[in-house]
Amino acid sequence: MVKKTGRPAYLQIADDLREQVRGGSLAPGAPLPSTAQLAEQYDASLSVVKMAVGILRNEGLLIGQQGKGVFVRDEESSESGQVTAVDLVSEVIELRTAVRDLSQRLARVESTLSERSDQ
Amino acid sequence: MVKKTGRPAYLQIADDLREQVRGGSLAPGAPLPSTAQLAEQYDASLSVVKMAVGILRNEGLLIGQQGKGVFVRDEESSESGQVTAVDLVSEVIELRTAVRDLSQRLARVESTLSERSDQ
DNA sequence: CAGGCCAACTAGGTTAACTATGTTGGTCGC
DNA sequence: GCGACCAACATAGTTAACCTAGTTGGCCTG
Repeated sequence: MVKKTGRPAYLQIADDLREQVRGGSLAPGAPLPSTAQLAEQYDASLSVVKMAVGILRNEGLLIGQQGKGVFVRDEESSESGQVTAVDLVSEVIELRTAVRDLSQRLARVESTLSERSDQ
Repeated sequence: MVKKTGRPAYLQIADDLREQVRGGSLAPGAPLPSTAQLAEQYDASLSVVKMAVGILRNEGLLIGQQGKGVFVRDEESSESGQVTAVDLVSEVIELRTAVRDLSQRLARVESTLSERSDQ
């Protein structure tokens, strides 16, 4: 693999994996080959594979579970590939709510902890 | 820099830079300090700074020009008419990371609580 | 002075090695 | 059989080193 186009290898691999996910070749929830296996498949070093996976992980397309493997994200919201502004706005609203909720829970639990610790 | 939260350094730096851009501390078109200078500022290695910049470059927030420097994306340089795509994406990413961070802290603290309760 | 050359910067890509941490499966002792 | 332990494998993060390539400015030569 890794054609001799100017495109860096880690982007080529990321593109290829993204294509496989979008094309259904890698089904949602399915595990990817291990980093070492991917490195051998693409005839690339471990580092570039890790970078490629890191990008897709950052994009939310893949989910890495330490000690187990890397899996295609299971949700169905990733189908279009093109994210619309409406999707983003709604996600922002959802996330803001989630942040507020988590902050409140955290504050409550942490205060409980400090009370116990103070005694 | 690089607080001792569980959050990896390259994400902390990426968050910080993203915040500076969104907050206007780094104006559009303005150059970032060089990789070496950033590494010194954050007391981090060159590698993590490069990773952080790479993420923001991938997000479209920063534009790297080989031999010159890294610049905050200029509104006019990607005139698609819609101002907000990158802004929304950055905010979504910020919020997502915030949610993840809060969830981890919450889980850790709650497990501590339950341990104490069990005994 | 003009032009070219070169050294010193810059970002970007690649690789290798090391650590940390989580999961899993097998083996060994009881 | 069961539990503890351990080795092998997994992702994840960090660091260091090396290479490419573009830019800039100064110096030196003609």
